[in-house]
Amino acid sequence: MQAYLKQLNEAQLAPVLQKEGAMIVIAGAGSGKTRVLTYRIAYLMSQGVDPFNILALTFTNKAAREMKKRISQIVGSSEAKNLWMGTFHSIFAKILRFEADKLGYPSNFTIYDTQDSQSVIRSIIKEMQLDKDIYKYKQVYSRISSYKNSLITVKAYFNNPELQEADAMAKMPRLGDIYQAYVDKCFKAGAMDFDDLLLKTNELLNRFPDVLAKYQNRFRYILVDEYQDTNHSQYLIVKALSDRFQNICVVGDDAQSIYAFRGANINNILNFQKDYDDVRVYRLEQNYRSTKNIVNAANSIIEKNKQRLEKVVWTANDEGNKILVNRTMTDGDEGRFVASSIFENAMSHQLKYDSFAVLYRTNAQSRAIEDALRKKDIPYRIYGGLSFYQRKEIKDVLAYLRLILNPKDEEALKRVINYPARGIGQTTIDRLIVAANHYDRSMFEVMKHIDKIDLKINKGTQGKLQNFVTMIESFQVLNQGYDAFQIAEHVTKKTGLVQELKKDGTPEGIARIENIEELLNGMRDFVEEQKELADTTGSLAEFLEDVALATDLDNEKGDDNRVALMTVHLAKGLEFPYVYIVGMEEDLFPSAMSMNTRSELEEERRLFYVALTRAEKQAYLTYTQSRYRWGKLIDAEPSRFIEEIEDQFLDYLTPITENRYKPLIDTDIFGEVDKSKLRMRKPSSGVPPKGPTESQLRKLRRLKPVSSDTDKNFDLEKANLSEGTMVEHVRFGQGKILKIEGVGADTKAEILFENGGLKKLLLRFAKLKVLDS
DNA sequence: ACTCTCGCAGTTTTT
DNA sequence: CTGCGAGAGT
Repeated sequence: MQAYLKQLNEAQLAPVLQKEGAMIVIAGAGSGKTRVLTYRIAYLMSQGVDPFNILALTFTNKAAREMKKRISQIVGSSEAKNLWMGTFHSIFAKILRFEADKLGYPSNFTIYDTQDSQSVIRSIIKEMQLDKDIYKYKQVYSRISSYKNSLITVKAYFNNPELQEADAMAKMPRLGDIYQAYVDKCFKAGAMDFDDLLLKTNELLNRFPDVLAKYQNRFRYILVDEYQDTNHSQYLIVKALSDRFQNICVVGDDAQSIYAFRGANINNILNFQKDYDDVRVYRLEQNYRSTKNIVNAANSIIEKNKQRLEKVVWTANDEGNKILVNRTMTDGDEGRFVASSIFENAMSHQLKYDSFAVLYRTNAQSRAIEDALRKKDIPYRIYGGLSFYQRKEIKDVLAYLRLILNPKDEEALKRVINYPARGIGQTTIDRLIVAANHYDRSMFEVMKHIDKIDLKINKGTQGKLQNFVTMIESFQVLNQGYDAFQIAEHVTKKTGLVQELKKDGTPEGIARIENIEELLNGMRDFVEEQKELADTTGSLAEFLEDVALATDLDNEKGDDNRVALMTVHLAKGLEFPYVYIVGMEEDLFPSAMSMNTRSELEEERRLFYVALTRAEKQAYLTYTQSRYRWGKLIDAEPSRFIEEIEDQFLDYLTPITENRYKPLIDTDIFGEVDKSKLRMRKPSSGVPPKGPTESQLRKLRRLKPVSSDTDKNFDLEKANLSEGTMVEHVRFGQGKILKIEGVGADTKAEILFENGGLKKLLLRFAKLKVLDS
């Protein structure tokens, strides 16, 4: 038996050794699923499977790269090199380039990122003279995106009255027309958006049986990581490709499905067993990552979700410390708390800064944390947010580079045709667009023949257009013989981009120049790297493909010793000894946008589960009472997720404050009700007040509450409460009733709790369990 | 025809 | 607070 197999436990070994057939591995957080995937591939190869016949689809390119590296160590790099391993998007982009002509696309098609796509939609809405307050381009984009991910083409859309009606109800009756125009524009520009990479792959496999057969034959063994995050489009691709040999292994954790908002369909994993004959189900339930406290706390959260596969995650690790909860006054204080806490932990435990991560729900939250870390001279690195490649100056350079490969790329053209300013104004551009539509040619082609068509563009401007065309064409010639770095260097000089920024002279301008230099350095490294590999050359085309599908995580530099700041989404699959989850507040985490339906809230809860299970040794939850949002100080209340964790796993660093989800009225030392605690949900959220949440109901049931709701009548006899009774409270723990006063709805009890001190509680709100002992 | 300034609207998460 | 789009000035 191969030595590496000894590193697996029994549960992990089983799916590795099953060579053929369909199987699903349900892998709890931290249970070593990457290891299973890696070793399974290595094992397949040791059994004589040609790596050329293996397709492994991962969630990030980084995951693919690391897995590949690990496999290289086991089977040797010359073998591992032939593996097809990468994200859905990058693998199928490669295949689409190869088969592009069948779909009428050039093989050098551009990949539009979200910004490009939204910009196209914005101009369509403008051209169609629709009200931009009703047709919000972001909304339109996300609708179109979700259609594409469900394989609803324009044609299918117009054949489906229900969809049209739904859009009409949303006051967007022209949505289908926008969809049509968008698809046309992308096609004419020789561009595919992210969703097209999957949609067009489906089209390719559906329309051309010989192509399908070819790839079915090639990919005899298919493995899919993070299967819970696949959307319908991806599901169909996997289904089609695996149909012939049915050697399919999917790995995932329904509890970590956090991408429904971009079309991920949790049913893919829930229903996998119905999709193939004879599916073997494996479960990885032992967590190797975290302490007992963290694992059990996470379990206590996720069990509040209804929709899930049965699975019990456990660990043999140490008990560990409790999760620490901290409250502050403002988000600035929160940042300072996190910074000092990291500093203290690093000092007292002799830890490097890369042992720490700060996780948040939204990118905007990073700022306060950054400020605090910087003040304390703690090194950090931000992942995600405005990624490097999305910065204006970088996008400008990339736009020139894109134009070289694909001059039809209208978004790129519009971006740089007059930047740096060369006297080509909006009016001219508008005329070009009209002409391009009229002759059914690209803008660039129209410009090329500007002297032969009468567009009422004056001679001077015509000359400027021709100069621009000549410049791009000269770059294209260059592209025949030089690598990506050399071309980019030439382009930044020749176009005057850098000069323009130098003229600017402001600190921002200088920072931008530095960014462009960083881009060039990056390109040089890229070219060097690619040249070492046999089948790549470091061409411009390769570089742009890499950039278009890169994730921020992919650019991580080696072993630098810094605190990691990122969104919870980005943290999936990673682990850190110390994890700070900040902004644990209602309307933030869970997000205000996600509280409308049960399934949205369940996704937020899974997201929290993901966040918590990143921690190996110690987790912190922090929240603040007020937070800056849109430049204004907004009141905040602690997240319901904090109280959903069973109390035995938590330690409070600050006294507990109550929120509206715990309908409990606190009194001050004089017995007065604190009015601020009675505050209703802010009307601005637009959501009507709700009854108790599901979690509260569960908690209520568990505690056999004396008063099941907040109705007006409180019956002291029925509740079996009297002075001297020992009771247990959800939050405060055990205590003794010292005094009861008032009648009916106003009945109050003064209770001395073991930890929580003396509290005066309104009994019709307080959930008390009578302890018989 | 280009450039600057003002006003407004927007914050969920990403390949 | 930021970034984008629209309007007026040169």
